[in-house]
Amino acid sequence: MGRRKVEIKRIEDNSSRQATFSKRRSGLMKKAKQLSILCDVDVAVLVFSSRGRFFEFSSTNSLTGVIHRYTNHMKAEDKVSAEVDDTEESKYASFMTMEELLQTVEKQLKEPDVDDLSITDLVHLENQVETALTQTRFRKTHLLIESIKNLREKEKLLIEENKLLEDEICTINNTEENEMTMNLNNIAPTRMDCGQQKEALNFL
Amino acid sequence: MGRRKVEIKRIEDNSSRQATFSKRRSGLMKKAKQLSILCDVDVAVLVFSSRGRFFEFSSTNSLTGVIHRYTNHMKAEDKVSAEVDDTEESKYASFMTMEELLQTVEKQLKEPDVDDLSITDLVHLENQVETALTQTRFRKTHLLIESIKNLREKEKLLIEENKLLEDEICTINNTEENEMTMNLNNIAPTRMDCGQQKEALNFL
DNA sequence: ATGGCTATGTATAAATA
DNA sequence: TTATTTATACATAGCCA
Repeated sequence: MGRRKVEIKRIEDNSSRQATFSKRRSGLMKKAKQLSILCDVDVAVLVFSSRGRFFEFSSTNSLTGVIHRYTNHMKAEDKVSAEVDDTEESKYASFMTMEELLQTVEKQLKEPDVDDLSITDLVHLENQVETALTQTRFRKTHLLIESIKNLREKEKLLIEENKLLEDEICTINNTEENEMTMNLNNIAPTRMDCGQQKEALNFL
Repeated sequence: MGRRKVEIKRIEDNSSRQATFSKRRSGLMKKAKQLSILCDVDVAVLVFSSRGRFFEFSSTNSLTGVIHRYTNHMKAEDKVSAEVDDTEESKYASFMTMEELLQTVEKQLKEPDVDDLSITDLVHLENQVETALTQTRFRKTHLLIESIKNLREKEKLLIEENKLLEDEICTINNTEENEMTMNLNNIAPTRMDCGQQKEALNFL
């Protein structure tokens, strides 16, 4: 598209590669923008130069939004293949996909005719397994954090309960001392007084 | 670029919009591929049609890889602005190894003479990063589980403490009833008896 | 690195099959 | 729908500031 035709292969001359990069990059972005406007679709273009510089076009405001749509799209596609036998009502339903995945992996590893496994298939399988792994990790962390929340709640209730009981004992002791001048100290010889008790619970 | 000039705005006629979409989309993909080959850079193009169909081009095998690079790029940029006041000696010390790894990764990506990165080097780097990730996950899980253990321990202590306090109250009440035939029921009118109290704590 | 400047190769709008 | 054709608009290679 210029003074002469260029073969599509890596431009070895450093500066003209850089010049071409600059021009064609902006051309690509322009085309992407036109496509998104003319056809009313969302388009994103990501370019990473060899020196780590990054260029982007996105028809929506945030590229992360586009990327979320991408990941959701992939998830949805994965689900389609798992939807066939997904009639179980139990809490393990979400792990059926993983079960299937593991079976697939095992089968592929044990299959004698390994040659008919295309690289594309394996990349796809890898992505599926990775997604399942991520979901499992997420679930694990969620359960652990929920457990901690529950325990903290219990702790709070127990501490309140404890305080009430202590107060009650104090009340009883005071009432006894004030209303009937009797020596009842040996009834509960192992108990500390209320102040000491509070201090002893501070480490919790 | 055709029989006549087109204004860049949404094509209202449905079928010609569809036709244009098909043609320009493939054109965009072609340009992206040419750019990636001619200039030796990574390019990704994502297109979402209005009816939810999805089209992509990626110069690398996996688009997810490109997206990971994107998110890492963003993260790295975020860190640069946050690195200013990061003179703390504290709890972040254990992440230095990981920090170093990330720097290595970034440096390798930004290095102008990319050609001297052998596949072996990259495999090694991948393994290092993966190890760091595994260690981080392990540490996270460990801390969460330790936290749960501590909370369980506290819970146990609190329950014992509670039981002791209840027993004491029972003892006081019994002693009062047995040793001095006085009616002291109205001293602690809100308390349940010991059996009921135990039941009330069962849900913990 | 950009920003013109042509000459020329490509992409593509419209029509047609 | 999708493919082919053809005329035209656009993008851009090589060159110069």
